[in-house]
Amino acid sequence: MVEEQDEKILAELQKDGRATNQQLADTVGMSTSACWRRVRALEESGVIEGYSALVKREAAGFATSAILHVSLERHDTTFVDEFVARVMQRREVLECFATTGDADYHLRVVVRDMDAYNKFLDEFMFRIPGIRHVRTNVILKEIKTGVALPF
Amino acid sequence: MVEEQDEKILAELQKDGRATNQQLADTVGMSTSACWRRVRALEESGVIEGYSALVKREAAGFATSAILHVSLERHDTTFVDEFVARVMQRREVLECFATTGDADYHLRVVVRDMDAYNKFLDEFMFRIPGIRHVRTNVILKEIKTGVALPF
DNA sequence: TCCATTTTGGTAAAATCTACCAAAATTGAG
DNA sequence: CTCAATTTTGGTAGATTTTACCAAAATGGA
Repeated sequence: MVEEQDEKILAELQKDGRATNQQLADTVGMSTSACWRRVRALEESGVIEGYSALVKREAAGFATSAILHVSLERHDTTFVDEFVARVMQRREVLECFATTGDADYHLRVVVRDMDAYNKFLDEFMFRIPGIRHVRTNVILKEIKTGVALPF
Repeated sequence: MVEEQDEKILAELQKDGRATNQQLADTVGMSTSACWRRVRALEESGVIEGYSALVKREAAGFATSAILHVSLERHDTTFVDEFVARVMQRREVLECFATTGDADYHLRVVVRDMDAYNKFLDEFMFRIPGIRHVRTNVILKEIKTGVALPF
């Protein structure tokens, strides 16, 4: 489905999401029209889900972030669906993964300051029904925050 | 430093990193030239670190991912710097955070399959000097993988 | 208030995007 | 292998967008 030439395109568009079609065509060794059509196909088929500006967190005023380990009391669809639905619409929750291991879920949360984080816990997280346990791991340092798949 | 109008621009460029300057100017209510200059300033000052295409992981052939909890034996700069340097150049490691809590670091790793993950552990992770403990939490489901700061 | 500085909106040339075309490459059946 | 059907390619041109410049408006410090 995704061929080698597509991977080159994807790799390049991950590195520079605003590369012009001509730059792209050059770096992957295609004509502009062929390249443009493949990009379009990747977008329409949903392989490319979108494009985003990557904004420097501290510069934008988000000083605090944490990784939360969350466990649920029970794993009925009712509880799980409710949890997922709530997490999806909270924009402070950048990431959420269901994982093996001690916790059911790993969440990454980004907020402006500790006050906002405390509020997030009290007014959102602790009010989700069926939460058994929440452990906060404050992020001391962001070593790496990548989005590019390792083609 | 980052004003309200800049936040609007950043929010929009996070949602659509390829929005044309005209679209942007419309949605934030500015003239195209003023808008364009602000975007340029945000890029040059480093508030916008770049742009990236967001690629659907499974469609691109990366079936397996995990969150690793890593602890070091000692926390001398020598060991820490070595760990950080190695992690930085491994493209399978999409994210790495130094955190409070039981583990020193949280890593998110993305690979094509379990074989590749096993190889990643054996040939990379377990060979980093000064590693005390590595716990793998396999990602069963990606509930949410966002990059947009919650302006 | 007044002057200096910054930010703004408008404009036009250069660059880019995007939809078309015919030609080339690929595929599959006989 | 051959040939026709289908897909993919490169080239082109009009429409759109980017980008550098200008004078006017807004800002803010003394």
